[in-house]
Amino acid sequence: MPKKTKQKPYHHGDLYETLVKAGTDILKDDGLEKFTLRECARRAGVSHAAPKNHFASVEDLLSEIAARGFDQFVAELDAAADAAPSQSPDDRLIAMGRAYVAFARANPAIYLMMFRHAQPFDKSEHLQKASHGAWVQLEQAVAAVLGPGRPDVNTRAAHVWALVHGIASLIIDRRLHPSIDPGIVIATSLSSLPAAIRGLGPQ
Amino acid sequence: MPKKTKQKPYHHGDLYETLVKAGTDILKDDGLEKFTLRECARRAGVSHAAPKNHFASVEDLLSEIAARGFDQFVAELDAAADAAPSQSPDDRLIAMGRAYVAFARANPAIYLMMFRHAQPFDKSEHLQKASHGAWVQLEQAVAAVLGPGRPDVNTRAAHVWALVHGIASLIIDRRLHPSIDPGIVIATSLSSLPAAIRGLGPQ
DNA sequence: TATCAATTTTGACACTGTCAATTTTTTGTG
DNA sequence: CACAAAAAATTGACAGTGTCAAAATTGATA
Repeated sequence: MPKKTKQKPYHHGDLYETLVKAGTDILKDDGLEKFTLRECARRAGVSHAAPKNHFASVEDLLSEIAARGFDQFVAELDAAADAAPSQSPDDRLIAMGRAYVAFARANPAIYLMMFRHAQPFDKSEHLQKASHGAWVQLEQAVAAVLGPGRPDVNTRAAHVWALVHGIASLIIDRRLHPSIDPGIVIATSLSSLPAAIRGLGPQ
Repeated sequence: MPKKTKQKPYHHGDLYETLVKAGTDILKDDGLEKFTLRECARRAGVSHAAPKNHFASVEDLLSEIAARGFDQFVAELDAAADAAPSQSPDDRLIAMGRAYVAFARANPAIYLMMFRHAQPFDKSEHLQKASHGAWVQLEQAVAAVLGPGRPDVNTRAAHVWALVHGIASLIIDRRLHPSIDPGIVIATSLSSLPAAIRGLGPQ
């Protein structure tokens, strides 16, 4: 019986994947401030310069982690929309908004990489495609809420994005006063969103 | 005639103020990634360890810069509200929202320090007071829009904050597709805001 | 003037990302 | 199988960072 389903082509085996996993673990467990290329190498059991063969720079590793974050993010939002009780466009959008903030709260450091880190997006094709997929997903949900014949889908989608991005950012950066319940802010802000982007009344 | 209105009590004179100014200049001219305690010292013309006497750590200097950012921020939002044409609560709030995003776009690195940087807020009293003042300013503007007898002012204020914070963040982090005009997103999103937080119709 | 405290400098330490040179291992081919 | 070529990993170095301790310098004060 083979020891591993994945063959070990070279010395370490899957150093690329191991580094991605190590970096993801650091971000999840200790946050961005503890993220270090040398620490990733340490956890992978290789020398400090070994990552150079797989990632030209620390930003490249972070880009790959962010790209995978987007893949998971899109899947979770899709699942949340499909799990919405009423399946109306409004409720699907609200469910996605809830899932958006939930993802950010569950993975704050990775969310930071995905949506706020200053990085050259042109470099990683994976990151470019994955983030574009998230935008398309949002635009479709917003288009469904607005109905046909609306030329301002992208502007309204940006509005929706800004609101959930703002809520998520304030929460994970601990900027809201402790007396404010994040859950209530999320619920009330999201409930007013479909009407707000339609430019009509609440119901 | 005295050479300086401000007396020079010790060797350098006003190293505290000089460091704050140097740090602010770096943030404005080159961004956070170029901000370094040693570079601040260099610009102030002192040795690399001299700042230690005035700021226990690099975070302390950043906190003071953020606090002064809040002071200017509050003043600009007040001025914008007072300069609004109609002076209705709705228009005052919208004017403040516009000024909020404008401040972030004009001072992205300082905005980052004020609203997103992970720092121990308990340390600097100046920062604590200044940021609290900004929150009070927002709550009052939102209370005026909601009218009397609304117990949910703080939740709605958080809603407003999240929207403008989200817009500002997406813009300064260059997350919006180039085809989207930030000005239109700002205008349309803000115009729907008063009605959205009232939970009533648009007008 | 002499002492003392505040301020600054100097030098060091551990840490980081990145690079060049070297060594080790795997692959491919004659 | 042998052996060259390529890939991967190690070693060692460099410049840079924040922070700290010890020493030196300067202003105030008595």
